[in-house]
Amino acid sequence: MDKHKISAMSEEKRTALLTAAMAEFAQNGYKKTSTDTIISRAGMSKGLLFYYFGTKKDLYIYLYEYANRVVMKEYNEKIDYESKDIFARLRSMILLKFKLIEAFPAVLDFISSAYFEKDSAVVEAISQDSKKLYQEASGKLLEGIDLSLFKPGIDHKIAIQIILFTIKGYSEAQASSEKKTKDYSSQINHYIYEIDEYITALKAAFYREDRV
Amino acid sequence: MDKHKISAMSEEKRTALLTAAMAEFAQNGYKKTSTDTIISRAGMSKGLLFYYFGTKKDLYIYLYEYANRVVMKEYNEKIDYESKDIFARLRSMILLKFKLIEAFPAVLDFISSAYFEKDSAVVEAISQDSKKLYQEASGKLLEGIDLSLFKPGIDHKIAIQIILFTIKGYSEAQASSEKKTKDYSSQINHYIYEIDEYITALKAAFYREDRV
DNA sequence: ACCCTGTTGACTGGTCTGGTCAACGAAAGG
DNA sequence: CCTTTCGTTGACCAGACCAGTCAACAGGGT
Repeated sequence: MDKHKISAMSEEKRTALLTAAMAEFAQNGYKKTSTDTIISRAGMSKGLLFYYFGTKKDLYIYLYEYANRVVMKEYNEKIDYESKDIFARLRSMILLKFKLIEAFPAVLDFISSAYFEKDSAVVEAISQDSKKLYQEASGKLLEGIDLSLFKPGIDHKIAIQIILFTIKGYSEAQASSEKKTKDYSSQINHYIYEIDEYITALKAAFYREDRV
Repeated sequence: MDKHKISAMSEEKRTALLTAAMAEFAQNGYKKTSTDTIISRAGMSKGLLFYYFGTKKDLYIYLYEYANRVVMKEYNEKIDYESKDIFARLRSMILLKFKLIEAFPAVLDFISSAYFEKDSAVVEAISQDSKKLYQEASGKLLEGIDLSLFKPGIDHKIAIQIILFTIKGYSEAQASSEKKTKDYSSQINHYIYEIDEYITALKAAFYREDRV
C-alpha cells in the first residue's frame, strides 16, 4: 500500500490529527507515544492514520518538517531585527509566540521536544537541521543589541540574563496555568499587559533614566 | 511472602536502588517507569527489589515517604526565617538545595514529580500531604519580608516575581548543563559565586541605595 | 451495477511488564 | 561437616500493550 496524499485529508481531521500527535510526542517522546493514544485524542480510527501516513516514523518526520515549516515561515515574516533594543526584540518574539500557540497549540512544544529526541529510529532523520531554528533564534536575539541603553556601571551579561530569565519564567508560569477557556485570543491581551509590566520594571531597573 | 526489613539491606545497595528509582520515577512518572530499568540502573537483580519492597507501588510509596522525610528534616533544621530580607532567605534556600542534591541527587526532582503524579494506583497514597511541603515552602518564603528595603515607587509584586524568576531560571540552567564531574561539591562554590552576582545585580536594581 | 475513495476497528505477532520461584552460594550454628 | 537460614539471582509466566494489517463497508460518481 502506498502513502496517500496527506493534503487530500479534510482540513478538520488533518489538523485534529497533527495537533494531537504533536502534543503527545512533545509530552512523551517518540518511543513512548502510542498511536492508539493519538487517534483516540484526535477522534479517528487507527486505519486512517496509517492509510495517510504509512508508519509512525513517517508521521513523526512529517510532523517535524511541518512544524519547522510553520515556525520558520512566521519567524522570517514577523520578527523585527531592525531595532537594537533588546526589549523591543523580546516583545516581538513573545507576540509571535502567542500567535503560533493560538494557531498551532503544540507546535513549539513539539519542536523543542524534537530537539532532545534521542530514539535511534528517528534521530538521523531530524538531526541535520534540528538545531538550526533554536540556534538561529537564540543567537540572533542578542546580535547587535545596543548596550549603551543600559545604565552605566551595569554588568550587561547579568542584566540580560535576568531579563531572559524573567521572560522565560513568566511564559512558563502562564503556560502551565492554562485554563480551558475557549478564547485564548482574549487572554492574550491580558498576557501582553502583564509582560509590559515586567518590561517596564526591567527597563526602570537597567536602562538609563533618559531612555526609559 | 512477607515484606522484609528494608533497613537490613546493605547501605550501598539501598542507596543505589533508591537513587535509581527516584531518578526514573521523576523522569517518567509512575506508570511508565519499568522495574527492569530501575534494577539495571541500580545494578541488582529483579528478585531483590521485590524481596525487599513487595510491589512497585510499595516501592513508590516508600520512596515518597523517604524523600519527604529527608527534605523536611533538612528544611526544618537549616532554613533561617529570622531575616526579613528576601535575598537572605532565598540564598539560604539555594544553599540547602545544593546540599540536598549533593546528598540525594534525585530527591527534589522526585518530590516535584510526585506533586504532579496522576496515576490512580498511587495518587490516593500521596495526595493527603503531597502539597504540604511545596505550599509551606513557597508560602513561608514571602511571609513577613521587609518591603521597606525596596526603592520607593517600585512595584513589589513585579520586583519579587523578577527575583524569583531569576533564581529559578539560573537553577534550571545550571541543572540542565550538569557535567559528569565527580566533585559536584567543588562546583557548588562556583554556583554560589554566580548566584551572588545575580543577587548583587538584583539588589542594585530594586533595593534602596542605602541598603545595598 | 460497478468502481473508487475514505473509513472503520477487530485482529496479529511480537515486545514489554510486574511479579514469581526454584535454585544457589555463603555464612551461621550445631 | 552437615543443615538451616538469609540474601541473591535471572529465567520464566501471564497479561497488557503496541505498530501495523486487512476484510468489510459506506457512499458518491459513472
